[in-house]
Amino acid sequence: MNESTNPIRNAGFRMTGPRKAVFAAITNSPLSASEISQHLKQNDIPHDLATIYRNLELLVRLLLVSKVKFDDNVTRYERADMGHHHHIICDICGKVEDIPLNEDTLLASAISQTTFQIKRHSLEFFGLCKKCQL
Amino acid sequence: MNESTNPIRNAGFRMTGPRKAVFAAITNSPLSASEISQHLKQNDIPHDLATIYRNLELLVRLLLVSKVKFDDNVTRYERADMGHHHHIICDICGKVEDIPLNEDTLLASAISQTTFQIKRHSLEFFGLCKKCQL
DNA sequence: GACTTATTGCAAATGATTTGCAACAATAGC
DNA sequence: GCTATTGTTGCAAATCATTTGCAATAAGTC
Repeated sequence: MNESTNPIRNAGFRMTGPRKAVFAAITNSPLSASEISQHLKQNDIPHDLATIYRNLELLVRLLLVSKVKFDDNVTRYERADMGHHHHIICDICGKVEDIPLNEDTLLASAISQTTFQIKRHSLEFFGLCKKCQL
Repeated sequence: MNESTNPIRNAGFRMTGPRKAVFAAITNSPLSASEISQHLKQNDIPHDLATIYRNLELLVRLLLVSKVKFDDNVTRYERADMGHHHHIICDICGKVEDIPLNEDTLLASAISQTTFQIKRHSLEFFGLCKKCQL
């Protein structure tokens, strides 16, 4: 990855060791900040949780990483270049899979096309209400 | 509400003042524990946050109240007898509205039937993966 | 009305995330 | 390559939502 293709440096931010490590730790599967910390620990990469959080926030701002929220009160992060998609999470082992779904899909058919036994789902829309538009 | 129709007492739990107050504070619109606390404070009802949490947990177990999760890391609670539905939340003022949607609805058409300007949505499925199914 | 034990209030603990600040290190310019 | 500038880090402490321990209290039972 040379300078001209590095989106972090292109945006005017420094390419530091911890920053590189956090970015490299991000995968297709959503990981929490502490999971990323554990991952770095396993690879003997010294680091600090606060730095991980700060870098995740930066990567989100640069649209390189996306935040994902599940049922617990923990923020997870995954690569942002995977296109819009949704997740299916196992209540017992926590396994996460992507689920194929787009705006022209019926929820019912999306649900039936998985090997999971689905118990429930959560769907929230975010945007601006009439009053706050403008 | 007499004894025979009170689901809390029917389930063998005591009907206490704080419990009644928490249950009464639950509305059709999702509220956080601290919002419920503020509400009680405004009505000069002495209370404790821990008690609110404990009672919310009980009400959820009794299926009288449902948990709702939005984008932030705060759990909200709403009446459970409203049937399955979804929410649309204003990014600016936080206004919450229910959104009409069922399994036979196309996401696209649901999105177009609101006065909100929708920026994004979040959809997660929960259940058991193949391995954890028995 | 007295007894049993669920429930409360309060304080302290927990876990995720954020923040202040001085030491440090990545870059730009020389 | 050397130095100055200032973005970043590490560490500790602060915050916020939520949970837990425990003794005091009160709901429901007989």
